[in-house]
Parts: sequence; C-alpha cells; structure tokens
Amino acid sequence: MRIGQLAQLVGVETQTIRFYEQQGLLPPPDRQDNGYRVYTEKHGEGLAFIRRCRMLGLSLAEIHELQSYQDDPHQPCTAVNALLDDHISHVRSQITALQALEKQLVSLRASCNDDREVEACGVLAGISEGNMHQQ
Amino acid sequence: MRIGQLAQLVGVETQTIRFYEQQGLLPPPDRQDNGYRVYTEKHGEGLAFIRRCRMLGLSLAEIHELQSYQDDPHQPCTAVNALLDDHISHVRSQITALQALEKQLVSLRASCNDDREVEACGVLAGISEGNMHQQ
DNA sequence: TTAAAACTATAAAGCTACTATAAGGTCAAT
DNA sequence: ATTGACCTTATAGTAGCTTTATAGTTTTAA
Repeated sequence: MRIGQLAQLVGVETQTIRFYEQQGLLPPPDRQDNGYRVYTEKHGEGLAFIRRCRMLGLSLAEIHELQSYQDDPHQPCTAVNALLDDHISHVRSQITALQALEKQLVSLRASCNDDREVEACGVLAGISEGNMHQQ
Repeated sequence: MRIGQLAQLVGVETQTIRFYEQQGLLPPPDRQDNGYRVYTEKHGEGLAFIRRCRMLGLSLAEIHELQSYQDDPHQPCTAVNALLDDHISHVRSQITALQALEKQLVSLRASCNDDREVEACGVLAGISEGNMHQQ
C-alpha cells in the first residue's frame, strides 16, 4: 500500500502521515526502488490508533507514552489509566473555564443593543472599563 | 513611562508589549535618545484593552477588528455586537464538544481497572477497537 | 508515443500567541 | 571600574499540523 491509499483508508492527508513518521509516532516503512513508502496493515492500525487518540484530545506526547506502554505489554496498566484520568480532569477544567467565560460574555453582550453608535457601545465600554474578575 | 513600568502596570511581560507593537495592535511609541520606548497613559489603556479582550478569548485578529471600529466611532455598533455573538457561539460549541468528549473518556475509563496488564487493558483495547462515533 | 494528470519525494515556511534565548547597549550606584 | 538592572534587536521554540516550492515517477488518455 502506498501513502495515498493509506491516507484515504484512514482519512488523513499524506503529509500528516509523513509528519507522524518524522515525529516517531509511526514506524518508518520500507521503500520501493523509487523511494516510495510501502505500508502494511500494521501501519494502518498504528495510524488509526493515533487518529483515535487525537479525536480524544490526547497530545502527541501522550500518544507516544501510550505506545511505550503497548511495547511492554506485561506491565500493570495503572499508568494508562492514570494518563486517562489526568486527561479527563484536564477536559473538565477546560469545560469549567469555558462556562465561566460564556457567562461573562453573555452578560457583556446584554449591555448593548444594535441601535447605538460605536462611541456608545455597551460592549466596548464594558471591555474598556474592565470590571473583570480574573479567571 | 518605560516598557518595564508599563509591563508591571498591566501585568504582562515586556516582550509581549513589543510583540503587540510588531503585530500592529499597539501604536509605536516615541523613543528616547538612547532608543528606549516611552509610553503614555493612552498606551496603558490600549494595552489593558488588549489584555481584557484576550481574557475573553478573543483572537488578535478579532481585537484588531474591534480597534478598527473604535477608530470610527460614529458607525452603528452592530458589527461589534455581531463579533461578540459569533464568539459566544464559538465558545458554546467548544463547550458542547468538550462535554461529549468527557462522556466518551469517562466511559472508556470505566472499561478498565488498575489490576490488569497492559495487554488486557480496557482503555487501550477501547481505543484500538475504535467504536468511536465521530465528532 | 507522447503529453498531461496524478502521485510521490524532500525541505522549508506558515499558522497562533506568545516565551525564551542570545548578544549586546545604557544607566545608576558602589 | 564594575556590578546589576534595565533596555535594544534578532532569532528560535512551542503544538500539530497545513501550505508552498521544487522536483522526480507513474499512470492514463489522446
């Protein structure tokens, strides 16, 4: 399988595949005489794993860590679970922060309507006055 | 006022101030004979405005847009309100996406405990099997 | 058969919003 | 005279790709 076929199979761009290889997330495949990369089914699975981790919001570094666990399959999997727990709490704190932000934005928006001039805009005034309680 | 004082006043690093100037968000200040930047109160207000916008999650491009409205104070402020509305809906969709992600992560986490080997880890198996409904 | 289209390769730059580092000039105090 | 705190510019690094440039290869259509 050449890079274009693998890309289509998994639903990524060819450059992304080369990028993952360069980052050490995907093992370097064999090459044809012309230098073209030749991929196996294993590569397909590896790439799909990476993509699913990315969809879960894991960083490339975290994916790398998970791969290192996979390479040593007889350890206890506590580290895997811990990584996920950390990620979950990270996601939760993002949600909390965004909810607070939304509240702030909505109240700022409520301070203006569309019938004013920029000079009297409640939104701009609200930002400029800066009665913003951090975080 | 020199750059260090302004930085301390507003609570940013001096490099950040130079960066904003370079990006066209902060007007270039006068210079002393030795080349040091000299800031006025106006600069302080401008910088504070930028920082408050950043705390609200606005991008530098959006801030630039707001500044362009400020420069023309007798337009109606519909564009300002529209910018904020767009930003609010952006934040809301981020929240929704993160909540869906959290659910997915929590259910993945529930598929394993710490008493297994990596080989049998429910989390890794869950990612590899890839029963993930996109988005 | 040849020419265009489609694919592959590498290397380097661009994106966002800074942060950090390097190498050096200026100024006040000791 | 030198230490330390401040200022200057220029450049590189961060994350995770995407884009661009330049060039070689293979496939397809005329």
